[in-house]
Amino acid sequence: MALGIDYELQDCALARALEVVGERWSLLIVRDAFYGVQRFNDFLAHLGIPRAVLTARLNALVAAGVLRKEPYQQAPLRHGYLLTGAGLELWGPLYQLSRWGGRHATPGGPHHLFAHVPCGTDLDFVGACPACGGGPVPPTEVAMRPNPARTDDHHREDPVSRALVRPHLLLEPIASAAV
Amino acid sequence: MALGIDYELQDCALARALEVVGERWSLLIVRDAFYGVQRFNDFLAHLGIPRAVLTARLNALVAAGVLRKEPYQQAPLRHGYLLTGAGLELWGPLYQLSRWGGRHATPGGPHHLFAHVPCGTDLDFVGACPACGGGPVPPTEVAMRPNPARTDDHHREDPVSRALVRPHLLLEPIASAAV
DNA sequence: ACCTATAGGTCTGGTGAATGAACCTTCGTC
DNA sequence: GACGAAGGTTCATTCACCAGACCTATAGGT
Repeated sequence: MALGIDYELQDCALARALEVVGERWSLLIVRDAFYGVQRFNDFLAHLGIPRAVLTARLNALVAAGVLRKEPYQQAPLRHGYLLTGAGLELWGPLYQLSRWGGRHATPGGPHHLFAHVPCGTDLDFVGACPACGGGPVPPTEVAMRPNPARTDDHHREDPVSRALVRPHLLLEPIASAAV
Repeated sequence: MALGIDYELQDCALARALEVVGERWSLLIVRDAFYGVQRFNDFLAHLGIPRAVLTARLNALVAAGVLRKEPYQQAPLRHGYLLTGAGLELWGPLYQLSRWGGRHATPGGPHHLFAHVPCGTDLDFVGACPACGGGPVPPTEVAMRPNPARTDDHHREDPVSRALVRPHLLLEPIASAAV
């Protein structure tokens, strides 16, 4: 976040986390990465973020160890941005914050629902599966789908948004990124 | 967060949540509220935030329904800022993000530890009590204390930081706010 | 050889927000 | 009546964000 001159005096892990993912757009980029977005132009189209800002945020997230660059073709060299182990561990906070936003800041409720893939049960508010018990399920076992109660939504028309209208496994590359 | 011209096109509860608590300082203010900070000058001293920004953030959080103003004296009228129901529900995302920061962004590990008051057990990484089982414990049942492994810390010298050095119930007003 | 498209950027000028410091107001106390 | 505390407001400066133009490398079509 670079709160002024860093945060060296804030004895708090939260401030440290916010330095990494607290800047404008950063957490939305991470969210898109969970949704399967990998390519520069796909982030660009889906978020509507200025190119220079996207460049800066992706580089910062790579430097912080949240994302890594993975080549998907040579000549010309192109790479996608994938979540690292540390990035994958952001699923919990990200999901909970999203649920909070759905309850308290989104008139009409959430736009997407999330289910546990092995059993098909919707996740509870901490990201655990009520049917399977135990703790929160990892993002690799989560599928997202549009909330049927929100069919009135004014959808974006970029390719990424269209790909996300269909039920979809988290972390599975979206259609426009498939070779 | 006011990402440019709002976020009307982001079909995402996360973006909505970030409009409320995603601006610089907002989540740190909410964190301090969980720590028991209530007064304008205490937030100011503990965070080192510019006064004008603190004014703007507190007003925005009140308008968003995360905080509410509660008079604590008349003549002259003075009020503290307390968490609302919606604000209290931010404990989950806030705790998890903090834990993530402690694991991945804080060299030396976290500065504070959090325990379940009735049984004294430290919370796990989702904020649940391993001893009592069940889901995450509410913040009213959580006590914070400094991490003994971080005695080398360069502590801040404001009254709030000094009050937080002692073990402390969440939401309990800090010493400087006591009448 | 030339034109066009795609992917992933960089560069630039304008604008709005964050910053630190000074100032203000109301009240109580000495 | 001077002083201090609490909770702000005002101001000039700096900085980050923004939209949009521009750049580079390659591939495909004609």
